[in-house]
Amino acid sequence: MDTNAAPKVRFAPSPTGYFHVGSARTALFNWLFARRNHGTFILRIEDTDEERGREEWVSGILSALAWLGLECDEGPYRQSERYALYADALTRLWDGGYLYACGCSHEEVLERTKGNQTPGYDGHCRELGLAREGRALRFRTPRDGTTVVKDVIRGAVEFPHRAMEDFVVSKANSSPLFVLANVVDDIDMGITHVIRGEDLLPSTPKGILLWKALEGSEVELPVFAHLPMLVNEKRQKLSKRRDPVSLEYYREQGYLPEAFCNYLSLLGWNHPLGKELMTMKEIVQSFSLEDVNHSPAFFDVVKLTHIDGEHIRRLDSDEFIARSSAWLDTVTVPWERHCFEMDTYQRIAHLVQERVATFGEIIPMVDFFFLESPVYDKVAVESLVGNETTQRMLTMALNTFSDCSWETDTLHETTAAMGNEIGLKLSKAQAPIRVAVTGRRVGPPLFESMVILGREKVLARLQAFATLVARTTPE
RNA sequence: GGCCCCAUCGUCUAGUGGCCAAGGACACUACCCUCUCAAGGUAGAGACACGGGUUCGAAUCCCGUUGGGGCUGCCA
Repeated sequence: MDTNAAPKVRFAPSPTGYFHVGSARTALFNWLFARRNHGTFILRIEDTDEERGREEWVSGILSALAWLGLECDEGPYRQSERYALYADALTRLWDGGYLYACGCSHEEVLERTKGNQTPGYDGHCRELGLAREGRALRFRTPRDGTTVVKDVIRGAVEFPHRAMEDFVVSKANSSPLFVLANVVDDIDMGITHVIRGEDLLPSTPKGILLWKALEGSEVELPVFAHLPMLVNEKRQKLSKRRDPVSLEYYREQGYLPEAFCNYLSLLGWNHPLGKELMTMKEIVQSFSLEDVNHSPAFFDVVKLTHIDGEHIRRLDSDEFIARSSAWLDTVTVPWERHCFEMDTYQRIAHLVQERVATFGEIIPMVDFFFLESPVYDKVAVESLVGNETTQRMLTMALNTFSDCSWETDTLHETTAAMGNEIGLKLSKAQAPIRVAVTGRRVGPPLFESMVILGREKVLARLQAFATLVARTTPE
């Protein structure tokens, strides 16, 4: 193939479970490479295993890629619809003498190879000349020699054939297996760069053997790039079963897709100048496979969250309002939907935007605007009961706020004055008022919030809270 | 067990033989700012797995050891 031609890459997931962050990373790197080099990004669903694939997983892949913003140029192709291609390849391989039929059961193979130095199939049927029909087909791996995988990230990796078994390329029911379908499609689609997880590195020499058997030993192979694994805190490959890795989870938590991609791009790759906070455009412009590093990376939610916060703060105000309110509309919120007031949200949004790291953090920060009475934080309330100054502050606030001018500065000054009167700094003086009005010790700036909430509601909440605290205050 | 990959602060990483008494980011600690919380500012603690080579000189090259991981399916 012409290496000067526009590259073609594919993301080839198998629909066997929820879309997870490792897949997202692989998809992203393929997409970045394609965009950077003005190539083609193909989506290919590898669903040759009828027993495991499920339709909902396929739509999960599609919606995950859509959310991430990784639009594909071709596809989705589905291997389950391309069996004719694999059947043809199988026949060519059979006719060329590259395959043989195997009549051994899995149990038989295990039994025979139990004590061997090199487990895996022992070639028992290799010279038996069994008929093809109704049997699994194995590739006749050369006994001698070595297959070299030239990998942009890892250099030349050698696999001695003596350590490779005669692998199965098609099942007894004649359906193709991963290595076969994968290579046949890569050939058919003109894939120039194979970018995938490092867990596929050991199967690559098998693919190369097939590639050469199908296309001739002089064929120009695609460029391989095996990305370092994403691992959990125990440094194990991320697993759908034991790790919280569903992409949907992060979507529901209110992470920004562009922030998620930004973080993912930093796992195994880095900007030549060390820049960390980047737009998709910046990442595309500076991405290079040669800059991908070798070692596994831990998926760190803490740093992801920080990056997300940075992206949120960089959103312009209108976009923050539009996107966050749309998100709030899709998740469970503590207030009744009809109580959400867009104009109130618009007024408070800028104060929230600079305080949250994810959209999910917005909810406890604004809920008191849309609830009849605030959700009182138990610890916050307990810290105030039995405290004489709490009562005094509330009483003074009730009096003062009932007829002072209803502006941020005024509320600020009068609260400070009240505190001053009983020897409290503003930080202490505002505490009971904050809890009374918002239910919490932390939140957006209090006086702005009070102005937006309105005098009437504030006074009602102060009154209610004074009663609550009085009732629970020991005499 | 066999084959393969990997090895710099807790984490993500910069570093491709001298510019490194190892730089940045997240997290952490202290202080500043401050109506709470964030954000921001300043300071701080924190790493080249080990052992041999090669070299005038090694985090950087080679070998070994150790450690971790992946693969080893008629899954992908």
